[in-house]
Amino acid sequence: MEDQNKRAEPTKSELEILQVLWDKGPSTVRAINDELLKVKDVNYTTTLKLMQIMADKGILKRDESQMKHIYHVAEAEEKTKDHLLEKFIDSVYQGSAGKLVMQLLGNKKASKEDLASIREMLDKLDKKQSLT
Amino acid sequence: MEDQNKRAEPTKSELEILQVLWDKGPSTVRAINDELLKVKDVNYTTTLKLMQIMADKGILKRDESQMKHIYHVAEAEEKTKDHLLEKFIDSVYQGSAGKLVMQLLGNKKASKEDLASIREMLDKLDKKQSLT
DNA sequence: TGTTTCGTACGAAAATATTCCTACCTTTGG
DNA sequence: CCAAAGGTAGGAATATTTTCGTACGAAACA
Repeated sequence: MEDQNKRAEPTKSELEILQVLWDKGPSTVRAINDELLKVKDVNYTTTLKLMQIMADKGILKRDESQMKHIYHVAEAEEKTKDHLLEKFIDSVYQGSAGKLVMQLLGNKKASKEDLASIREMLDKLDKKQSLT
Repeated sequence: MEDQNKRAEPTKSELEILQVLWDKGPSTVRAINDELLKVKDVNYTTTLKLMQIMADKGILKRDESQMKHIYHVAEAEEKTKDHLLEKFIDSVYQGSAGKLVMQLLGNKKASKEDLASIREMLDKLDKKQSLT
């Protein structure tokens, strides 16, 4: 076990594993590796090692009561993504979330459906705001 | 000079240098390093090396006609950020820009001003849309 | 029961990214 | 002209991340 003080930043490969866990829920190393194999070429022990490291960092927890250990994420998906997003905004948009959205809307990354749901969300926020 | 085929992903430290160049425009290594020193402790030759690597990767260009080489970014700031944003969305939000914005609006990252300008932007986009 | 299959643990190799030492050249100022 | 200051180049030491070989125990099954 390691330093639990400062938040553990997942690396690129670790993030790939997180994605699978977010999608599939608690899983064995085998299950995760099978998923990864659909997209990339990766050795089983590589995935095992990574997940052990992640458990060590505190990013994952695991149930060792059975031989096939079951891993699950240590914190909520939203919370982790929120943190990643914040770091990204800091490093690319100098901390301005607005700048990011401007960039996004300025290009063709956002679909028509995206735009609609964003507007909906804005309305919802405004309504909540006006109640206070 | 190196492989110009695949786009060169800036690393974390490289991004810090890009930020300064975006902010200050074409600069010498000395100028960049002075800026970086305001935020972190870094040796001049470290910055020099990084910028040489970046030039090698094609991220930066430089004018060597003078002894003090002047470096500038090779592609537009928007374009680079757009690319970084796309990669980020792919790796964290499975390619869905909408999900990202939802997450952003769902938390307190976006200021009231941000919200206002986002709505403005949406309106502008809608207007453009209706013209077609 | 023996052997094959599947699992974890551990260490180390390989690939990247970061940092800085050293050498050597040019400019500047006394 | 000489020394000090400031530049670039290049290689090497570090740190970090990614990958996998090997060992060894447990389970499955012929």
